[in-house]
Amino acid sequence: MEPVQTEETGPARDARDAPDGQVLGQMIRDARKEKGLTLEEAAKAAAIGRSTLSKIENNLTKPSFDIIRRLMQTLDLKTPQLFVQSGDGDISGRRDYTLAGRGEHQETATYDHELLCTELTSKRMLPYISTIKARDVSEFESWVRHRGEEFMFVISGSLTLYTEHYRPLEMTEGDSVYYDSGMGHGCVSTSTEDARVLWVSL
Amino acid sequence: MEPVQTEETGPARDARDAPDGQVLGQMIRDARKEKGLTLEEAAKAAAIGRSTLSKIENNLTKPSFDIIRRLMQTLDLKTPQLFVQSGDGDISGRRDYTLAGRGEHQETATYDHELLCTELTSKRMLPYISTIKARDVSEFESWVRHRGEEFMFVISGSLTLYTEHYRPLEMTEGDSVYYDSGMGHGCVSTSTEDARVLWVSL
DNA sequence: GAAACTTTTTCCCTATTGGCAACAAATTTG
DNA sequence: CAAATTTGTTGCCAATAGGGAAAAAGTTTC
Repeated sequence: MEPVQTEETGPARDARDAPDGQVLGQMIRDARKEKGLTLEEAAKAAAIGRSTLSKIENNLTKPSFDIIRRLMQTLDLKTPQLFVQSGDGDISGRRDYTLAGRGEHQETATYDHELLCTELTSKRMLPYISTIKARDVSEFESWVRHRGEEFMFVISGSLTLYTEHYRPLEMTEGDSVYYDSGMGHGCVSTSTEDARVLWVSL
Repeated sequence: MEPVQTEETGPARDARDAPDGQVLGQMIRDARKEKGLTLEEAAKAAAIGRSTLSKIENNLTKPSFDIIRRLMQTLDLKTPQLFVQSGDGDISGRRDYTLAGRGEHQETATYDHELLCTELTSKRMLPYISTIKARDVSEFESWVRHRGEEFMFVISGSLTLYTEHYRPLEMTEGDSVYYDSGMGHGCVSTSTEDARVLWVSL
């Protein structure tokens, strides 16, 4: 029996996927309201004109990147959602799960990766469980390096995390680390069993 | 003895923090080059004018948000770095770790959250380990809901994940799920011990 | 329910964007 | 090394963003 990976998408949601960020205004307004600010206050904080903000919220203008950036700071807007284009196969209203051990395996010389929740292709974070086969740094040809951020949680065993610019970090079950994955990095098991970690990269 | 949470930042990196996105042009140009595209190709792909792109890359214009968004898609630009204001404490070249059980606790009626890697304030993903105290859906006043995406991994115990639009999902140790956290959601332990899960939200 | 005040929207006007096309620079080809 | 082709930059101009101020809409107060 095949495991059901993804269930049907939820029904009739707001469905305001809206063409080309026509929702942007709404989002900004929501964010402002949530912070309990008036147009004037928010505008002043972001150092823009009252009217400008009004027009943006009502989608009467296509704001400059500069303005948006200022607003993001002021309103603590999370960057990503602003860029969600029209129904771009986004994950809105969706869910995908993977049962233990049923992920998509992908093996390298030093790692054995099990990709999780692979049905949801448009997700932004990439979660996977890895078994660290490497036992010595020398097994790595070079640093693993890819623009972005990465979070790692040790599920079992113990290991040493090597990262560029830093001294090696010893980790065991339950420990976690967050780092700029643009820095070179690599793991080596130090327990008798190969260590297993959960990685989420972005 | 206090655990060292964050080590010193790596040395002398590029250090082009640059005031108010004067680097934006450079970043875009880099991204384009990296994809091996000419101005023409990139511009066409993003449906903007050749010249416009040129001017943007040379910082001769303050592009509109709309234009930037199109470029981001075309060039696979990662959102965050564009918004990094001058030295805003971004994570480039940084690392932060938390030992098992040493996270920052934050308790609610139904959960007991332990925030991880809290020294790195500007990170984009939010990782935390939660103990699910709730034993029945009725304990939730309403759906938990926050714009974004969320990944959950069951560390121990078993639970039922309730999500809006879907039928409840039974999960045990090692299972994982990824969902749009804009959908209402909530967990309830079903094992004798309170279930423990790792959440990463964005 | 009118007056006083707050909050938001609408005009108006100048500064600037963004696209087209001509130009310059760089690269390839014969 | 000139011609041909491609890639990047600059003028030009219509379209429009963004700020100030006035008008309108929404609240509160008496």
